Amino acid sequence: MIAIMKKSMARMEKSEMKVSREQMAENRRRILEAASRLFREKGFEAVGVAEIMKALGLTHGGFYGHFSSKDDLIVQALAHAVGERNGATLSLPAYLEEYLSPRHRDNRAGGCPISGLAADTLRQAPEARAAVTDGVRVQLDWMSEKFPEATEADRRRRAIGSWSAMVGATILARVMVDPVLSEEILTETLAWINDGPGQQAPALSEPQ
Amino acid sequence: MIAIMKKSMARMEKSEMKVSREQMAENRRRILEAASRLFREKGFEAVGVAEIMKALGLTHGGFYGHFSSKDDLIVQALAHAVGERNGATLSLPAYLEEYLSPRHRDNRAGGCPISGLAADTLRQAPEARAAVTDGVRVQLDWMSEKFPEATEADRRRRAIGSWSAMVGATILARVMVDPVLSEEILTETLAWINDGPGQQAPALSEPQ
DNA sequence: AGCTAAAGATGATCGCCATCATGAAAAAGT
DNA sequence: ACTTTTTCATGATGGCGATCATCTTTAGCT
Repeated sequence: MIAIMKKSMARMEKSEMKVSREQMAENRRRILEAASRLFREKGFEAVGVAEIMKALGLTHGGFYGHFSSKDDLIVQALAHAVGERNGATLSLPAYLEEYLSPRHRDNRAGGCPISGLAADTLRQAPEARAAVTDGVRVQLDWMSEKFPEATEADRRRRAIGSWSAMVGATILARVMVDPVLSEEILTETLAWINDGPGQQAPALSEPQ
Repeated sequence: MIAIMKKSMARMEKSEMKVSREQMAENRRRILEAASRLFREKGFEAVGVAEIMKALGLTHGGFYGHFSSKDDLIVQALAHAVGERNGATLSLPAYLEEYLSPRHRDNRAGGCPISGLAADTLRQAPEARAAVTDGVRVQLDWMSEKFPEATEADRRRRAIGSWSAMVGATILARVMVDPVLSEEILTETLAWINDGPGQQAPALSEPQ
């Protein structure tokens, strides 16, 4: 077994790195990408396997060569989307502002998969919920590091309260039919997070 | 048996106004009630018309005598659930504590329809989103009255931030597979809303 | 008491969708 | 070059669910 692998590896080196294997991995990645976007946009139930494949110019038949079921795809797509950690490169203040912006509110397909899919994931398999759980854990750890409070407990509390508010505000702002109320929810939640519930939290300022 | 029924019918002729009409109105109400609970529990898509009717001991056929379509039912059920204003009788501190409790987290079918259905309502008809919008408006007005801040703007900001955090924390706590993290989200969000980071915010205390 | 209309039951219909069976074509391995 | 896999396409299959047509019963009226 190992010998065989070594042989094929050796052969790969000189020949031109198999086309179809890479194509297949690439296709799998593109399925995950398309599925992740479509799920965020329309929800798990409203998106069919055929629609996802069509988004890549493929047909529904090949799907089960990549995933054992739609539920399997849901788990993988969630893990993929959650694992991307899109905001980790920004400073915390910039991240908060971007997250609670109309731009992010209106960008369901490309936005945060947690605010976009957490509620839908409730009724999915435990593996799917586990993917979201991991994402939340990572998110909270990251945010906890960035807040300025002195003690770890205070930072974590602020991270949890702020993150809950970010997720809730995004969901609420998206569902509002009144654009004024929608924007108010975003801007006031941002201010509330930055200033603290009682206006005494250390304000966050953009690092120069 | 029949004779008895007829006699009692005859008696209510003038006053009681048709028994079956009342039955029908009562059945309609029960459909809304059952639908609202089932939707909160499983989501709009996962609940069929037949399942709702079966929950009342009826069959699917009679449904379209009450509602013109499932979408119509969704709108009516949302308006019905949102209109009930379940927490308005509690003090704000008691309401916050109840809302962010494991009890409420685990009571999807009977819990707050906004945290339970807001995300699902995103992809529903504008009338459905309007029902949720109204519910949020009423909720924010109610909470804004109850916070102790001096200015209306400060109270409203705190209401919006807190409500966003309540909705987000409930959704997140429900999806977590790790019960420790789930409870931590609830208790820390509650603490953050009440006390802020350094316990310097005007604390909410239960009125005696 | 008899007539009419409506509520609910029964039983299609129709479309959508996940999943599978099979086949063709091209790549990987010998 | 030949054989074996593997990837994707085509075309079922089967189930589920919304909606509708029809029938039965009974309330509501005269």
